[in-house]
Amino acid sequence: MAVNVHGPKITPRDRIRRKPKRRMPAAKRRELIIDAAIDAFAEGGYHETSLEEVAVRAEVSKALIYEHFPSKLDLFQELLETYVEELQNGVMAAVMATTEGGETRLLAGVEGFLEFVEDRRDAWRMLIRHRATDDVNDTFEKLYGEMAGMIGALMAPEMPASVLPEGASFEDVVDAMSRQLLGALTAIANWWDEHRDIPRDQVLAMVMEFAWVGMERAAAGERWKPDQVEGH
Amino acid sequence: MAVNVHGPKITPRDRIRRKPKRRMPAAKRRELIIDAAIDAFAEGGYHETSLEEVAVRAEVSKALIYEHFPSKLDLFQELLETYVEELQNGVMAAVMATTEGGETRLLAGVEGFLEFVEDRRDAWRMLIRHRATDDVNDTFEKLYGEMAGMIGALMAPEMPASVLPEGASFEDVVDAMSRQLLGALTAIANWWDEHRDIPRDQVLAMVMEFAWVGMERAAAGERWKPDQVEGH
DNA sequence: ATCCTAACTGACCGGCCAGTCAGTTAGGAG
DNA sequence: CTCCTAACTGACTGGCCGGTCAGTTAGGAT
Repeated sequence: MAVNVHGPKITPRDRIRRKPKRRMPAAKRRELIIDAAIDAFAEGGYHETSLEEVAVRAEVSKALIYEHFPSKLDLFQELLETYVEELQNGVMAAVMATTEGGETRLLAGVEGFLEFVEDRRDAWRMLIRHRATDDVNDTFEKLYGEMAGMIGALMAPEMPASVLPEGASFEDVVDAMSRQLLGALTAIANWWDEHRDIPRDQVLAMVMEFAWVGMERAAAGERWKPDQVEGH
Repeated sequence: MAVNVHGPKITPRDRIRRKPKRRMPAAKRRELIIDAAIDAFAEGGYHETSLEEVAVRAEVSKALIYEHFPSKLDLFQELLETYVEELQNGVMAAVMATTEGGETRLLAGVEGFLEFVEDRRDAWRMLIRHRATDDVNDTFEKLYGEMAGMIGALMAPEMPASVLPEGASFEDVVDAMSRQLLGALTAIANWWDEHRDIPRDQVLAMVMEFAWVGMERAAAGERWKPDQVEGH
């Protein structure tokens, strides 16, 4: 702002001394930009975060970003896809590591999910804070759909036909149930994000109490017993 | 566009005939603008919907909107607050109409919630599709907080201290549980919005099955019995 | 030493959109 | 009929931001 406006002159030498901007191989710079972008988007969301903002955080000119990414949307999508994949892989791995039947595997999946939320809080924020943003929305809808699908696939074999309310298809019921679980999961993850002091096991216990035990039995004083779980 | 550019002249008379724009008392016009705004925002969200878009839908010039509302944000907030209030009142009324104890009242609340979603689909979309929009976010956070508070207040007395996992406060548990319920509720409401053919009772049954019965018992084939509820 | 490429930048453009303003006109009061 | 106000509009502005471009320079290869 008030720099070099009739103040003591700044010679080219000074500028050079002032800007020891080190050049970097493209790959490294790319990483730095990505890191800055995750930060920025996690904090403000896609639309509310300008590329200039990302550029400043990366300590780089906006134009340079375009050397690495064709557009703002592409940059964002790349981040998204990276983390969506990571989340899915994490959950999948947790599920697959369990040799037991459906319910226990589902539980393992929930744990995997919570682990991601715990380890990648920035990514988690970037992922959920910005559902419903036109261009980007498709990616989210896809993520939600796939997650719900995974959950549903795990639930379906456990679900006896007797659960069927007349008039609804089996698929609908499975779908609705898995979305509810996903919704509850998302909600508690967001809540957890504001209560970081609470350990993961505790959160897991709350999920189990809510979703597994059910409110009716919970009200009756029954609890989920962590020791019924293997693998951890 | 291609009007009156060397084509057959349009006399002032024609313009008048073409635009039988009837003037209206301010209050009536205001209503129309509000209706148009709900439509527009429900479809596209706050940021993605321009005031011009709203103006077009209301068949009115953008400038006129400023005669009724000081800013775009104010217009949106007014809608929000109106519907937030309506939703809260609806749920509250349903809860209060039940003379019985906690669990049944909570159930009534869920029904009230679903009723709002069913009757005011536009409003519902406007409400949930646009969490996480900087300026507007506060209002949502408030809504969520208040809803969770209501649910929590209903749940708390039903919740035996024995449910407490060691290390977490009672408030935390109630809070986490109510947020999960709210999350599940939101999720199924969104799902329902894409499956309108399914009757409300059915959706209610699914919520009860998930949240009340719990997955463990559901997997064992137990079902929630609608007849255990009074008041419809 | 010099050159050549790839890293990097500042300055600019054009489109979009909230918000403004200088008016025009409908239609009721007198 | 004639005013006068409130309803209403088109045309404009200024700021923001994604995207571009014409360069500048670091630093490795020869």
